Order: sequence, then structure tokens, then C-alpha cells
Amino acid sequence: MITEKEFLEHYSIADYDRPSVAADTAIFRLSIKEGESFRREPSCALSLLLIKRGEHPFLGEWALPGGFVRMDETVEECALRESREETGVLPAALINAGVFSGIDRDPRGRVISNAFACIISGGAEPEAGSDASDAKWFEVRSFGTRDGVFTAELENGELTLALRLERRELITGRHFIPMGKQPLAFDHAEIIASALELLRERAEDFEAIFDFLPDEFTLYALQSVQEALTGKPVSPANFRRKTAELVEETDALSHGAGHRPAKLYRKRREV
Amino acid sequence: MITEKEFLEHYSIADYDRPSVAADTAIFRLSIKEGESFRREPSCALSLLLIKRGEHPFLGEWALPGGFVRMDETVEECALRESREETGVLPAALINAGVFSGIDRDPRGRVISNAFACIISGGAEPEAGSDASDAKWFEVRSFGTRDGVFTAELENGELTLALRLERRELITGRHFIPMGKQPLAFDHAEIIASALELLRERAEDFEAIFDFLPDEFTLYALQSVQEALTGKPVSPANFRRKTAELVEETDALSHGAGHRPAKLYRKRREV
DNA sequence: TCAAAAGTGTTGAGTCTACACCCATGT
DNA sequence: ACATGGGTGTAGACTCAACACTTTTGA
Repeated sequence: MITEKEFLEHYSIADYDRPSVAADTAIFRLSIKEGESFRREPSCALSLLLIKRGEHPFLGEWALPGGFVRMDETVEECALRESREETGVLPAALINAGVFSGIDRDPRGRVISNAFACIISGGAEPEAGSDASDAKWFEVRSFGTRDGVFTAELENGELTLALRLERRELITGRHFIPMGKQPLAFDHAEIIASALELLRERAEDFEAIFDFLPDEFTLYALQSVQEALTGKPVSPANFRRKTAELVEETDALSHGAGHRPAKLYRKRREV
Repeated sequence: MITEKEFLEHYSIADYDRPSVAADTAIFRLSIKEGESFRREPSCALSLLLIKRGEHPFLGEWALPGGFVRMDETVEECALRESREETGVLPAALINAGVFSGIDRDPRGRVISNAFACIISGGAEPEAGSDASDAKWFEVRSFGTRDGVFTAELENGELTLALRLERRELITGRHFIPMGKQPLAFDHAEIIASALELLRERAEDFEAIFDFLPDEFTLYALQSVQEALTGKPVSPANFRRKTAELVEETDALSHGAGHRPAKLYRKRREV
């Protein structure tokens, strides 16, 4: 009987065939649309960062930022790194959106991808950031599942990408199956569908919405985030009550809009 | 400019360092404990399948069933295969429990593991199945998080494995950090903690509970499953009402217990 | 006969929705 | 002045936990 030390000395993991591992990131933030009048608060919309592929495969097509996991980083670290490389800042949250391991999902060979939804905090104007590159923010116009079909529209001012996938419940969980060719590289349409649905579920439970905002925010802003993610309007009075225990007041006030100043709130630390 | 076809002809994915990919499965089922009297319905407890490692590394320690993903199967197919190899049946459900990619989690080298919670339907007596092997069902005695510390006890009649991990909320999501050496190989204590917490969350939403039962079941059985997973007792009257829209009656009745027969129900197909 | 589960009804507490209403601001 | 968001109050609908109660069975 050999010891574990001896075993490991003779074991070579490279003797076995193995896939490559990547992390793909669906990076979300809010894009702010100026209000029509000096009184009206700016409204916000969910935006997703896509890059135009500059190399094969899928040259010239739109894709999620992603890359191979290095030998000295975890999958999460890889996703954080990718996200920072593309946006310049660390995301406020990273949500695991599942593994995508279809055998032919990458023409270069067997690549297993771990998908993440990344949230960038503090809204920004469209087209800010690394606009020199081929990265562009796409506004998520309307998305959701109806009659078992998930649809979404991603638009960037010049072009609109329309997604359409069948949503199916299998024993391995929820899956999205492309209905025809999708306007995205690899299986990224499926990843986006999963990430969007995940994000909406979280938003309905008041979970991911804080991550889109700075540390201090008005309740109106928080409500706008939830409405942007869920698509459902809520009455301000009721929203205020439902979030009452999730936030705490600060002394600061938000001045300068054409209406009564609002208290700034902070996310309440769990007890 | 070369075409995609030319690019792929010269691309060799094997030129890059890459990790191995595994799937680890936390396989759950219910174990039935006979009632004390002829009248009392048998009660049930959540059980988890562990195997005693017969080879290095972690020789002799308890671990989750798992193995490397083959080049011709997806991660989910691998998990289903593992699960079937150990139990002889296909699981009723497979729930993604996250990626575990710590750099030193496997002494053989870089191994990234995708974790799954698998549910085996139709309760069974303790020690049934492939008892010749080193696989054993461990009853999950009590588990949960209190004051930021997750604890669980896994017991198999002869021995008890006590888990104790710190639960921390990071920007990359929920993580469990072992408090001292855990009585399981690799990082499997962390995987088990994640899987158990996931399962409990689902059970609270009436989600995973159907998968533990045969197609037709009594409401009492369904309630027992939920109580076993959540640890919280419910009143039968209220449980019945809350599940009313999730199930549909069948014509069959459950006879032979020392009390009034119960209608058998089926899970309602979604509309 | 009787313990146990099957099932129904009810009551009171709490929650949520919708609406009405006043407040404070900056142009 | 006034549009706009900030913020409180409240009636009616709805939900839910708890408890009481009747029914049906097999040994």
C-alpha cells in the first residue's frame, strides 16, 4: 500500500483528456435617461454590455465578455477580472447563472463555461467608459417569458438584437432552447436569458436592486431599479412600506430636483 | 484575413494550460422510519449518500460521489451518470449547487467541480441498495444556520459526522468557510452545506418536495417531506390549503393504515 | 372501542392594494 | 403658481396561523 504522498508523486493529471474552462459575464448596469422637464426625475433602464468579437470564431458577432479561467484563479476571480477589464470597476455583485457545457458550444473545442451576472453600481450615461473598444452597452428593452417563450430586445441606438428562446423545465432544471439562429455568438443568447430571468427573480424579492445604486440613495431611485428589472410598476406608498425594514435613514437629503428633497437611505446591515 | 475555417484548422486548444472538470453529486432521498404503533404513519428523514474513498487522495475518508466530466457528455449528464452508478436509478431532479474552484481543493492538481443536489424519488428503507460497496446513506439529523454558523450532523448508525462552517455573504454570493477540519474529503463539507441550504429554500417554496415522492402520494406524505427538509412543523389543515392549487386529486385511495383512507394526489401540471 | 390521520370551518391577526391626501421644493 | 416627488393615513380585500370540530378506518 502506498502513501498519499507517493500516490501524488506518480499521478499526472495531464494524462487525461480534459475540457477548457471559461467564465462568461453578463454585465449589467442602469443607463440613465434624462427626464423631459426640470422637475421629472431621470428614468433608468437596464443595460447589458456586449462586445463585438474581433477574432475567430464568430468574428464580427456580438458576444458576452468572457475568457478562459487561469490556473491561478478561481472561476469567480476570473469573472471579476473580466468584468473589471471591460468596465474599469469592480462589480457590486456577482451572481452565478449556471454552467453551460454543451459539447459543441465552441467550435475551437470542448469549452465549459460558467456564467455570471455582474452588477455595476451607480448608474452612468450611455456610452461612457471604454468606448474606444468594441464594447457597447445595449439597453434591455423588454424581456420576459410568455406562453413558454422567452423574448428580449437589446438595443444600442444603431441596432437591435432580438432574442427568442423556448423555456423548458427539465429534470436538470430550467433551460432555454434557441428558436432559430440567435443574433449572438456561441450560446450566449441562452446565458443572457438565464441571467435576465435570474435578475428579475432577485429584484422581485428586493435582493439585487441595492447593488445597482451607490451606498446612499433615495427610495424613489430604489423603486425605479425594481421597476426597471421587474417591468411592473408599484405605487410609491406601498413600495416605501415594503422596503422600510430593509433600509435605514441617513441624515443626508437629496436636494436640487424640482420638488421636495428626499431623505437618503442606506441598505440595512443584517442583524 | 483568414476565414473561420482556416482559423480553426490551425487552432489547437491543447496548447493552453487548463484545469480538469468534475461533477460532485449530493444525492438525497428520504429514509423511512417505521412508526411505533400500527396506527402511526412512518416518519421520514432526509438522507445523503456518501462513499468511503477507496483510493488516494483522502483514502478512507467520506466523500460525495463524483467524477471527471467526459469529453462527450455535459456536466449535467455527468452528474446524472454518477448518480445512477451509485443508486441504480435516475434522480427525479438535479439542482445546480454552484461551482467550487478553489485552487488547492484537490491535491492531484487543478480540478474545478460543479456541484449538484440530486433527488431520488420514492423513500426506501435504510441500507437498501448497493450496500456491498462502500456507499452508505447518512441521515441528516439537524441542520441550519444560526448566528452565522452552519451546522449539520450526518449519521449512519455507526458513526456521526459533524459539520461546522461559517456562513459568509460576499459580493460573489453565499459561501461557507470550514471552521476547523471537517470530517469529509476535499471541500465536500462546503458543497454539502450549500446543497442543504438550497434544498431547504426550495422546500419552503413547495418546490423540491414533490421530487422525493412517487407520482401519486398523500398530502400527509407531502407534508412530511416538507417538514423533514425545513425542520418546521406545519398544521395539516393549513398545509392542505396552501398546496391545494399545486396538486390534483386522483381517484385512488391509500388504504391499509390504521385510520381513514386518504386520497392520492398528483402534482398539477403547470398551466 | 379508539388512536390516528383525513378533512372542513371559523376566527382574529396581520398583510397588501388602492386611493386620498398634505408637504416641500425650485423654477 | 404648480408639477413633481416625498411622505402619511386608511378602508376593504385578502392571506395566514391557530384551533375546534367531524369523519373514517383497522386492529
